[in-house]
Amino acid sequence: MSLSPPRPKGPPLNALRAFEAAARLGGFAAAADELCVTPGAIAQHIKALETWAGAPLFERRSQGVAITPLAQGVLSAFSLAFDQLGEAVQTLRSRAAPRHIRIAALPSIAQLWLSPRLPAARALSPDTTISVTAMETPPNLLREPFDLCIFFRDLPIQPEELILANDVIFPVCAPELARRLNEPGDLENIACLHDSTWSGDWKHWLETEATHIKAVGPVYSLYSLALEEAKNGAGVLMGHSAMVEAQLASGELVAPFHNKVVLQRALCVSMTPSARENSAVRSVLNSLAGRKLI
Amino acid sequence: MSLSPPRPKGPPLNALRAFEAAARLGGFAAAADELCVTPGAIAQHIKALETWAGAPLFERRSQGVAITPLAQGVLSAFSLAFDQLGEAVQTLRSRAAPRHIRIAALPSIAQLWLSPRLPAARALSPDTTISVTAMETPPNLLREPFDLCIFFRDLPIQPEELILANDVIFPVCAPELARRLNEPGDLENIACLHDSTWSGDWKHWLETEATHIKAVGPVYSLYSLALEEAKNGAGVLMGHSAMVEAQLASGELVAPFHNKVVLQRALCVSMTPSARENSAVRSVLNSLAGRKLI
DNA sequence: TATTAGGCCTAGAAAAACTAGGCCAAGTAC
DNA sequence: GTACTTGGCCTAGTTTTTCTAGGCCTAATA
Repeated sequence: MSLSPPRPKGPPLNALRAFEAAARLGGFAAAADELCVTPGAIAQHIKALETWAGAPLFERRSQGVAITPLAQGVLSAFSLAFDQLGEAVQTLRSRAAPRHIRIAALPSIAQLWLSPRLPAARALSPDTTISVTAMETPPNLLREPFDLCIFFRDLPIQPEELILANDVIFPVCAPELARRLNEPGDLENIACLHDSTWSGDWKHWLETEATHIKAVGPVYSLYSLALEEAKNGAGVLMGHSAMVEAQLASGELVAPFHNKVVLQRALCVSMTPSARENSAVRSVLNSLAGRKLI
Repeated sequence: MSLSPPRPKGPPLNALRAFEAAARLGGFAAAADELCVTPGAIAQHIKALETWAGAPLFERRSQGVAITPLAQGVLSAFSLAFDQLGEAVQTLRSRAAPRHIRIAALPSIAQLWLSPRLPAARALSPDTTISVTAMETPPNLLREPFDLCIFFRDLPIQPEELILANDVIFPVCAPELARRLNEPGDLENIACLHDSTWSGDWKHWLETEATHIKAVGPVYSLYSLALEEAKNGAGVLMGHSAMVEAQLASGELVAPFHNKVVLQRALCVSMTPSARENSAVRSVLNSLAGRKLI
């Protein structure tokens, strides 16, 4: 007969966000990763929400959690709501500070492709601030505060994405090392520098050659580090056209072979709907692309 | 050139909720009221959001705040997002605990109309828990955790509302007092009990009479209190059919005059979409209504 | 048989949110 | 004109929430 309990409260918003992430990604650890907190924090949010609702949302199994039908049934509604909320936040941010453009990019792209192009873009619109954040995986633009995100995408690309450049690979190395390389078979006893993100590059390129040799050599977690090593003559790097163009132009690196392989992948930019309507974003993007993209 | 700042964070969700409420209601005080916090808390949330966005959202004026065009422009997107979030929460709650039904009602309705009907509803489904929360203004069912809300509504009602009873008013009093009342003119020297919520009732009823007398008497902030006084013979109360029927049936109160006025208003129930698909809610509602309502 | 992956729990630390209470300006009532 | 009311601001301090750390457990994998 509980008459007039103070006034029942809704669940904490942060717990809802944690639930949505955990349910969508299928685990607390993944959700923790997305929200930049520890898994324990997610577990506590979920427990709070389960207590509030009075029913379990996940079945705890030893190697992870399994989502209950109840939680599965409401997940899409939550995802939709948070997407809309995120979009509203993005719109607010981009209208409040239209001259502050935030770009998310792969670390190697940020350093090797973006960085050389930024001075020109800044010179074009001096009152615009451009921030660059490096990250391994593309952010969800509906949820995270970026205007542009520049990553490699497998073809075919999504309709909202724009191609900046195709991904073309070919070996590159320091000029003095190149003198010792006349044909791919000469790679046999040379260090072939690998990047951990694109570990299949060498295999892929060699398959287009008549040779059966294998590329062996050190693995780097950062492409820019491998590139630095290549400049120092430490070995031959599999170059991505977008990221070695500056070094080829300056002569720090050369391409010892003619064979260039075009991958089914491209350097792409995607943006939020609110960024698309921001003229500062458009002019920066066109400057980066070197042509009228939008 | 800020390369790789840790990772820009989105704004706090609670600040967004405070902003949405303040923008929608046009003031910090009103938002504070809705969210059950002090205005200072709202002010702090708004300031945090303004700092995050880098632009003012409200123009502070001495007698309140004026919303900026920027904030006005994004308000509807936020309202929509929070409505959807609330709806998802409601769905979760009602599916997680389908046997726990929460009803919001006007205090007088809760005590005088609902309370007498609850035992029968409970007897019908013994495994169902029914909670009742009394409040002055109808809650937004998309945002607050109730399945049913029972309030008086002006006609014409909204399509999602159902009429439980028309609102019919007529004077009522204790039987011994009624012996001294033969015609409305006899009210001249009798205390006419007023309820602060429906202060116009007496005037309205008297206008339908040929008499020109005025009803004077004490004002009560709770209808049930006025009703108690009437039962004790303290005066004549303007009865609302839905709320005095039990007392009329038991003989504690009688209606001294024949004239009954049907107001352009009805006792209505509204429910969330998720409540509508809950069979426990439907059976309780039909039991309360005394007929098959849905 | 180790190791790892993924969760749980608890205690304590850190951060966020809220309240209280004093101040101020502009209407409004007397 | 003078006092009162309304609505917001600010600051300090408290309360609540949120997060982390670190230990424990289980099952799958090497």
